[in-house]
Amino acid sequence: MEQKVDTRSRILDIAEAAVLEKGFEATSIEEIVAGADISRGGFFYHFKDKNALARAMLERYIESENALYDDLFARARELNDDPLHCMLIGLKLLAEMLEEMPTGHPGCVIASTAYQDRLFDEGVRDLNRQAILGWRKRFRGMFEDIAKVYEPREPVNMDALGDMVSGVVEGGLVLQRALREHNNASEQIMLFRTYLKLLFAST
Amino acid sequence: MEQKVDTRSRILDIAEAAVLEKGFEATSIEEIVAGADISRGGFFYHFKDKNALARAMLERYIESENALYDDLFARARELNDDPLHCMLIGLKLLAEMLEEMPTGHPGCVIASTAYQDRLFDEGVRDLNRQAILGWRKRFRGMFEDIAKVYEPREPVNMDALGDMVSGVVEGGLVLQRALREHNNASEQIMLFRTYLKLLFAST
DNA sequence: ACCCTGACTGTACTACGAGTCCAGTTGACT
DNA sequence: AGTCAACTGGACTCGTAGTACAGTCAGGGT
Repeated sequence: MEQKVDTRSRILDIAEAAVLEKGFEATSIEEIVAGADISRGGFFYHFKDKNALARAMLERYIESENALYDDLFARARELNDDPLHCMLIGLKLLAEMLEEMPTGHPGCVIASTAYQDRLFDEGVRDLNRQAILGWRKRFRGMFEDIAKVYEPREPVNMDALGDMVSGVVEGGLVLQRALREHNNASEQIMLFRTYLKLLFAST
Repeated sequence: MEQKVDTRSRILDIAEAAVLEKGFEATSIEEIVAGADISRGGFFYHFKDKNALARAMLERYIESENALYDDLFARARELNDDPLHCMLIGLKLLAEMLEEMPTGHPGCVIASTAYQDRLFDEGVRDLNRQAILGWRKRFRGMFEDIAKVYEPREPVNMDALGDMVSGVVEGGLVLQRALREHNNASEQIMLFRTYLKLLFAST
């Protein structure tokens, strides 16, 4: 069998899908091993316990999310050199991407872990923290570049504004999940985009 | 003993504190009964199962949250009749309230349940949905009143703008929880307030 | 050809929490 | 004295996490 190529990744794929659908605690090892077609022993060979699984999932998720942001804003940059317009285009692309996801979206693992954090060890919690701090830094940098060109019409805390990107996405996903609607997150992003247009308006 | 006054409320108090601290699934009935100083049998006398507990908790939480909003914006109204300024004052009060909560804040139960929703039955999920829809209606109404007086400088979807209040609060609480900082939610609200100032600016 | 190792399988076991059942107690009210 | 609500306490089933360990099996190095 050539599907053995990477059992570990297969476990992570299945676990991620299940966790995003119903939460970490509600996902049993039993169903993961059934889905991955391996034995319980096989699972514990790869992951010491459920915490190790959570850590691996988070690492993978954060990495892919960062790669996605890199790609998104790189594409935006190609379309327009101006930092403000680059940001506005990037957010539009992000909103479109969220909308195109038919199943709603892999509701952010970050929020999911944040609200069940007692289940996890310090390593997992710290990963979570570092990811958000990374996004803060990324977006704060972009906003500072914008502010060099366009004077903000109201004073804003740049760290908080950076956090607002993550916050709006997370919040939108919570709404989407709870309401069972499908485009709340993208609508929230577009609203935030309007905010930036007003805040850094040149006139 | 006169503490027997209401065992049911005592259970709810203890459960709510525990659930907000570490999540629903991570809170065992064992620790709830230990905290409330009753027997396991006593717990199941009041609540058919954990789902019934969740529903009761959500009902109580939503009711108190609505009362809080009522009170907050009523006070704001007393200070200023203008719908925009009333909203701005209300948000400031909300931000201050969130900041004053020493333990961080009862991180919104809504998000918590949204991300573990497979643990709950349809009744619980629907309660959650109705609560958010209620807030959407409340804030949309307020924004429509504002728009009657102040023409928005950019076109916005009023439902989405209404949702943004809930979204920004939820998102801020997620950040706060994950980062272990204490004022992200209030900062996010203040940033949203600046948004409204720009959006409905009279000049 | 031989051995070793990594990637498992399979089984058996402990521990714990949810939920069920039920028999019995206790205090208040009638 | 009898009734009822609000419990207590214990015994039981079931599902899941996690441990332990013995055995299988395919490939790669020697």
